[in-house]
Amino acid sequence: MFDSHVADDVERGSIAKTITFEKRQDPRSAPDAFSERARCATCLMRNICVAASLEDSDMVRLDSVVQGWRRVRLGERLYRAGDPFRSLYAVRSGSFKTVGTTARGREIVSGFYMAGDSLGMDGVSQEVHSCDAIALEDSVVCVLPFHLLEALCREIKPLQRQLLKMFGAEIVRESQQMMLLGNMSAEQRVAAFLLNISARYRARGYSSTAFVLRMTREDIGSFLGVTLETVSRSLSRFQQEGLLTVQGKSIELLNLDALDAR
Amino acid sequence: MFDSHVADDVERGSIAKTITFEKRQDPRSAPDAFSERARCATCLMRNICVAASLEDSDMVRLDSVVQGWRRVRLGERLYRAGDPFRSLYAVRSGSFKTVGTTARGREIVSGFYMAGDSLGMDGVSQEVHSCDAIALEDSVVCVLPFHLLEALCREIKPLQRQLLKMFGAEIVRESQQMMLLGNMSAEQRVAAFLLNISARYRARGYSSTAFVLRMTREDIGSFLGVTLETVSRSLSRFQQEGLLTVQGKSIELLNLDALDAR
DNA sequence: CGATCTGTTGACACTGCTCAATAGGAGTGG
DNA sequence: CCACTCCTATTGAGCAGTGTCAACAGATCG
Repeated sequence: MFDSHVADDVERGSIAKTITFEKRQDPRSAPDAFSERARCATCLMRNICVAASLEDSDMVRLDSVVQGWRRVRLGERLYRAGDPFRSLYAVRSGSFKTVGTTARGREIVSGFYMAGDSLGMDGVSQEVHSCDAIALEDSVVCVLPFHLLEALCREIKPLQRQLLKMFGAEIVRESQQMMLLGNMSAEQRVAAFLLNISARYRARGYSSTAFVLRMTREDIGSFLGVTLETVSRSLSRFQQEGLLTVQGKSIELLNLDALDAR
Repeated sequence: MFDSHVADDVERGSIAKTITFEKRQDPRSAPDAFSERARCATCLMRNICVAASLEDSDMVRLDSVVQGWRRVRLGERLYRAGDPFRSLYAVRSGSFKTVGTTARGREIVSGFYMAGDSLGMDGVSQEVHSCDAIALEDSVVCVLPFHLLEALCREIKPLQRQLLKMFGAEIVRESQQMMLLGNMSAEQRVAAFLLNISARYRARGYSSTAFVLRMTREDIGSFLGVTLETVSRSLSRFQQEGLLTVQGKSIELLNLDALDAR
């Protein structure tokens, strides 16, 4: 939106000239040269990330695949639809939305991703990304060049299994979202969305009842297949009924069971 | 529905006792003992299946992973939600629908699969299938035990790539379906559905303008997130406008561009 | 401090769902 | 082979949940 087409991956740092050039072009979004190397073993998200279920020795080998981190600031894109696919990304901190574009040019939010989630799988089949990934706050991702990850998967069986499980989990997640979009009322969708976010925060050790929504009502509406007004109204109604309190982007869930019963 | 819980995979044929037992229980759905072995090299679907882009020598090795075929008759289930995940399946002939169940017990069609498509990826992440796969006509699938496929992927790089691409394609397919469900009118959904089927027939060398829909209006409606009446009405309206002719399950598309313009 | 973006709330219209009646087709059994 | 039944598809009428349009209030940011 406000940044032109910029450096897309840390791994291109191997070509020093390119990096320097792109840093001059737009310093804000050029890859930061983090002095530290990735260390999965000490990462808070290691249990839900690519590294999950790896032994220590294998985790060190995965470190060598993670070529570095990339900082993406609020509103910036990690990648765009049409960009050549080179890497998967693991969200270290912050959060993202993915935005697809319909044949008629309408933009639609297809997913939300928080720390520990993986991004970029949309690019594997066509070797080109099929959506934009936009940071919802200042964020940092690990960059995993796909050809290196593939190579390591041929050597480390648990890593191969974990990678396929990640893909499989994305498939299941999306088919559940399809069931939501196809069959639930607007209110049910909003309730299900809140419970989904809640569960994901819990899995990460954060409060599952009080959190801040990083995305706008319009993003939520787009994701849920309803208008932003309907999202707003649903939240207001839930508040009136004492199921939660809303204050802008801050949510506190007061009655998870009642939300679930919607 | 009408068959009890039965033998789920041909590979279990290695345990002769089990097979015999289950054949007695329900002969209709027990795995048939095909005398021929799978031969990807001569399969009509080899270009769009798991075998795509493999060299001849590698295809022979894939044959050894394909432990056999399984016949699934109209209405029978290839697998059920909750079944342990052991194999992926490649549709050799016929077609399937996958049906998920919501928390409230409502059944929803999450996909349609025809010859050359792969089934079962929903089971990878949890090692348990998350939906039912039901034959829409008498069908035959190749059974690919997942652990063997994984092992071969560690040896054959193009096969590894192809497997990941298949997973990636499923992810892209589903996110496109999400965009359809979230943002198109009922009529647009039906039009998009017909064009999707049309394109898939074309890719397989069949007529892209005249075909038979194997599924019911209710299946289509469930998949598209509308009622069966709405599907029926949309088809009637398209017919009135000369975009196609319908006669029960037989469809002839007369104006693809106009359908697309919906 | 104004400008812009985001969120809330109201009024109204319309798409698509529900309920219902009818007809066509496929399969089954006599 | 026909009659019967059940399943599937079509079509109509009325209603309700959501989208659309609009006005306004807060929040954020330079």
